[in-house]
Amino acid sequence: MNADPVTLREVAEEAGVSVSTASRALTGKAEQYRISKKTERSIRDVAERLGFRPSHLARSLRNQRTGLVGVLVPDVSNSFFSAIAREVTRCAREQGYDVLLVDSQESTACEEQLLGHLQSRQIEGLVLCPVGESAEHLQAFEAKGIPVVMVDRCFSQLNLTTVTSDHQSGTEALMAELLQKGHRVIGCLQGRVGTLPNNERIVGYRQSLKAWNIPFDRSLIAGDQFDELSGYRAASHLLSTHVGMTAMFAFSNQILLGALRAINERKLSIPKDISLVTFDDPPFAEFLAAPITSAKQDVPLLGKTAAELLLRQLKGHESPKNQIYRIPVEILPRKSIATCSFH
Amino acid sequence: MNADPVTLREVAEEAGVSVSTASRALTGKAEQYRISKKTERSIRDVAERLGFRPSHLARSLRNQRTGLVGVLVPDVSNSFFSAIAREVTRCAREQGYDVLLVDSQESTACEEQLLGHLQSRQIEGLVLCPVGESAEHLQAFEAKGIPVVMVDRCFSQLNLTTVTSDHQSGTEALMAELLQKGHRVIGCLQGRVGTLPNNERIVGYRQSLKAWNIPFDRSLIAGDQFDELSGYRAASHLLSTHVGMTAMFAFSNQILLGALRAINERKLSIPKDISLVTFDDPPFAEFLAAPITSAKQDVPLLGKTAAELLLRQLKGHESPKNQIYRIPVEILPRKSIATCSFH
DNA sequence: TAGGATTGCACAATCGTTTGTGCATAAGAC
DNA sequence: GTCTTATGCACAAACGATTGTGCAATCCTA
Repeated sequence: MNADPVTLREVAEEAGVSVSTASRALTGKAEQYRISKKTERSIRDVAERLGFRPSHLARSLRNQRTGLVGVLVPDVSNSFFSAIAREVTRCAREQGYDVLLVDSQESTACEEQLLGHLQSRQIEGLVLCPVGESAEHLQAFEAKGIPVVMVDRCFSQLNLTTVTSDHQSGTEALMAELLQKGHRVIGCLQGRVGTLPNNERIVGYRQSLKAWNIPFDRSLIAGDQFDELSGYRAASHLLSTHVGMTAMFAFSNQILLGALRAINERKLSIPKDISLVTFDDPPFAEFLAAPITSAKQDVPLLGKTAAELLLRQLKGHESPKNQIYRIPVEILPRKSIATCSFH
Repeated sequence: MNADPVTLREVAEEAGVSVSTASRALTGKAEQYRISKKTERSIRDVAERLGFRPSHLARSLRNQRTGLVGVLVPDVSNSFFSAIAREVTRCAREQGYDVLLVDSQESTACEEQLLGHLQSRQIEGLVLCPVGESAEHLQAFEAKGIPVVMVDRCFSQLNLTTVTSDHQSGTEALMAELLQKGHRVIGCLQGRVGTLPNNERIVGYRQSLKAWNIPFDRSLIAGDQFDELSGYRAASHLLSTHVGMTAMFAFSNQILLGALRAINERKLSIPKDISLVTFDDPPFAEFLAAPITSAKQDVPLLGKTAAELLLRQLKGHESPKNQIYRIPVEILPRKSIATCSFH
């Protein structure tokens, strides 16, 4: 029943050889150390028969290689991050790495603590989706010399490889859809303030307005988190304070849900009463009462790119630091934008 | 830059004591081993100053306790499983465990391989959402004496603690909604055949029909996976072959998406042309063109229960084996069922 | 058949911790 | 002042693997 794991020593004893010989036979170093074919065979047989599984622990300790990479995200249950985690996990496994997945629960304090944990588990590399508030603890982590690739909410001032979507042009393209249909008063349901994606989207928003000679109205921006509650509050707020507003722009799929809730509550209809577009393309977007026009991030590609960059670094390829990889965003026009005739 | 991690020995040397003393001072065993307050203080100070982090590896090797639990799911990017993973991770961390999350990609072969991996990483316990096809490899794993809690697609024949929703009564309750509104020809978009949730839902489906004296028509059941593609195909198939069908029952949120796609393609409207209900309550359910009546599984509770059961076993509380915990399902009536007057 | 090269393996150190035990020195008892 | 007890710490053996080196036995060569 509670069979203690078989150790190399037991295999060696059973095969009548020393531990070192057994080790070399089983790790494919028979040739190099001139273990006879016969001995090797016999050792392999015994190992098989006893169900020997080398202890990753001992091996890691000795080799100073854990074969672990960390993936740290603000919320695993958010499909955006879980999709990233999935891709990274897949790529990492292909190269023989296992993944330690942790969740900072959108808390910088928690993030900091977890970084410590990952470090003491001796992860060899990290794919990090930071909470995005502050970067000092990341700076410290980076200094340890563990390869890190940041995804999504990155910090340009950090000397790290980062992968993120092309937020600004995505936003501008989406804004163009609205502006071309005559919308002039567009509410912005933003996410966590100060994060790079949010910053760049705000820049895109303002640029778009500028290009159309529309004055920027700061009070049209609301919200402070990428989650549903923030979206709900922001949308509710804008809907009550800005009667002239004809469209809203949600900065994430969670925010979108909140906005939908707020709109629903007021018995407004999309796009007749209010137009709505969103960054992130949720799988249900096209089945909504009004299929939502959206800017789709290529999330799997974000994950895959990050994983590949990390794995290259792990293989020793000195990848250029401080480089930021931009993944293009695709606009999916649907039916959530009304043609707006005033002005 | 590439600062090698500080070891206990360096701390000890710097503090002018032996490694053993340093170890005891830092692990709170000063009292027990009569280390003077002064020495302890000084060791702690040095450790702090050097930024000492004990190697989890070495510690695990020595203590035969890795502090790792595994979480194995068929697809992390599916919100159902990621929500479970999140809960388990949260609970585990609270008790000082880290989580190794792996994804079997809905493949039994992959699942088997991963179980081996987890084992060689010496996980202390496992929350397992099996693919659900076969159980032999799980049997073997169980025999190692590592506590395992199964979630969702469990096997009743295994001698393991398991947690799953109350599929049958959930189904019956949802069927009642349809039957009461006069539906008699109800298509069933099932998931992976042979899995416990699928089996039990089919049983619920048949029981409901029986209770209303409606003959069971096997050809009204279609589909073979819990994913969107299967849902799409199944729905398309049923819609073309059963013109008299007035309602469909999707067995998962992914299947629902597929069904919606099929219905959309045919320009049918819900519930006028076809009624639709679903197991699992996706967050967008109420914002769909026709808000979907659904049976909501309490996914966080599934995860939490599993985690707690596992953690109890890890603490040595002999929890009753072969016990199955049922989490009740909540019916959320919305607007996707038409009142059906024929028959 | 002696000498050197080659073959085939064992010994022992090592990775960074934890922990049982032993050995000084200091303190207390008489 | 001796004997005992308590105090404060160091030594060394684990945990389970990997790997540099050493040492027999066999082989080849002349």
